[in-house]
Amino acid sequence: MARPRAFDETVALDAAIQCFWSRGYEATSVRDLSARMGMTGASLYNAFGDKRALFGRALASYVTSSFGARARRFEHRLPGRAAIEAFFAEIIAVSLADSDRKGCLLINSALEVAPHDDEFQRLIAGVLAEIEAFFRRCVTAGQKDGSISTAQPADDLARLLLGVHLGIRVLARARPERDLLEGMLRPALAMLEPAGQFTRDASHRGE
Amino acid sequence: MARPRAFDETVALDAAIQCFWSRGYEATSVRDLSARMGMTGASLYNAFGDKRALFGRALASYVTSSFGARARRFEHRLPGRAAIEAFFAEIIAVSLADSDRKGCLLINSALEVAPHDDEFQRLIAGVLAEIEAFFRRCVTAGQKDGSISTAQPADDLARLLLGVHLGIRVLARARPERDLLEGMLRPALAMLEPAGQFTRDASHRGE
DNA sequence: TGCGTTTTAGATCGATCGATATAAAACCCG
DNA sequence: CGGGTTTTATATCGATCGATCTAAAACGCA
Repeated sequence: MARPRAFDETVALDAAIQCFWSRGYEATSVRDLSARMGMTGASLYNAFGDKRALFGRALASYVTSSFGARARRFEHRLPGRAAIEAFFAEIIAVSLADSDRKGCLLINSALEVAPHDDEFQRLIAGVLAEIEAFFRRCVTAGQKDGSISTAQPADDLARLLLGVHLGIRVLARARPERDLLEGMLRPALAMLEPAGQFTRDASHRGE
Repeated sequence: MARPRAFDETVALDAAIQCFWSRGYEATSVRDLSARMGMTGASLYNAFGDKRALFGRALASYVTSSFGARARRFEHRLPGRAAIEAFFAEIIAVSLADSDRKGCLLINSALEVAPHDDEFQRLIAGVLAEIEAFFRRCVTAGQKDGSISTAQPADDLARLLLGVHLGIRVLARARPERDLLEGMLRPALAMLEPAGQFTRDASHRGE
């Protein structure tokens, strides 16, 4: 009984992600959303509640399919050190390929939404803590298999990696330059090096 | 000749900074601005042009009085290594004292405004380059006086510090926790350490 | 003390905002 | 092949958006 929905919820949610991702929460209007999602405003409100609730669904879906998928793809499939390097290689590649400078929806939201909305603040803080925990598990694994230095506690190295991650994501939106992003990452990776004093040939850096 | 202005332009600009800083560019209305600046909308448009132009003035003023003042205060007054440490100590202190999580207007704007406005993108990219250059000068000075390791090129260390700076500013808006921010900075400072393998007592870290 | 000029104040412009009311359309079930 | 139910489509709600218009007010200068 009842009329069936004329839209695929997953497809519609992906369209909503694109809207919020490229324009931000405030700058995205319900009309933008309904146009891109291929449904009228009434259907949108009926299916997702209000704009804020839809944003919540979109953000959760984004986190699962971006960070979640990335973490699942690398962790346990690669030793800790290699998982970290693969993670960052992908972040830099994605950031440089992001021609319209959308950045990362999670991190954009950490600045635009979190400070004015306690519920989203908690949600976003939780995801950032998950990213930190991902790095920590990788570092701990690497320290155990000898591929990562133990001179710094895993907690701090994980936080440094989180910071560099955020830094890359932010800087890429204003200065999407490969040298810059890689130069930011390079010392952080060098810090993971287990051998005494950074065993790094400084020969292959761009000017 | 002509009626004199009833407002102090500097005071009005500071009020505009407060608006854009706490609510962001889009979410700040011209009515918010005119109320906080103590002048009518007509006076605002007469004196500053439109909302976007006012934002430009506010951002420029903010950069001068925050990063500019901080750099001037520490550089040349402290040896390179100490300038870096003082800079970050202040960034963390400011971030933790920021009870309404406004963060840094420049970095907020790098995410909200820069990607959608080429002119501001160039302006903001330029300021971020200035911050990077500040770190580079400090690192170079520290490498020269022996207080900073030369195992990593100054360019890369400067970029790492820029990344950690951005990371602290972003993370503080969602998770303003001292342990977290200091834990993010600690390995970066350890990396500056000149002596062989990180000469660091791991005794004084939080739980 | 008028004149010219600029800034004030207040009203208001059309456009758009998020959200909703109304009712026609599309389905399952009996 | 009509009920019952949900989703559609359209129109529109009051509020607010950035921006502007019209005058009155406040000055320096003649």
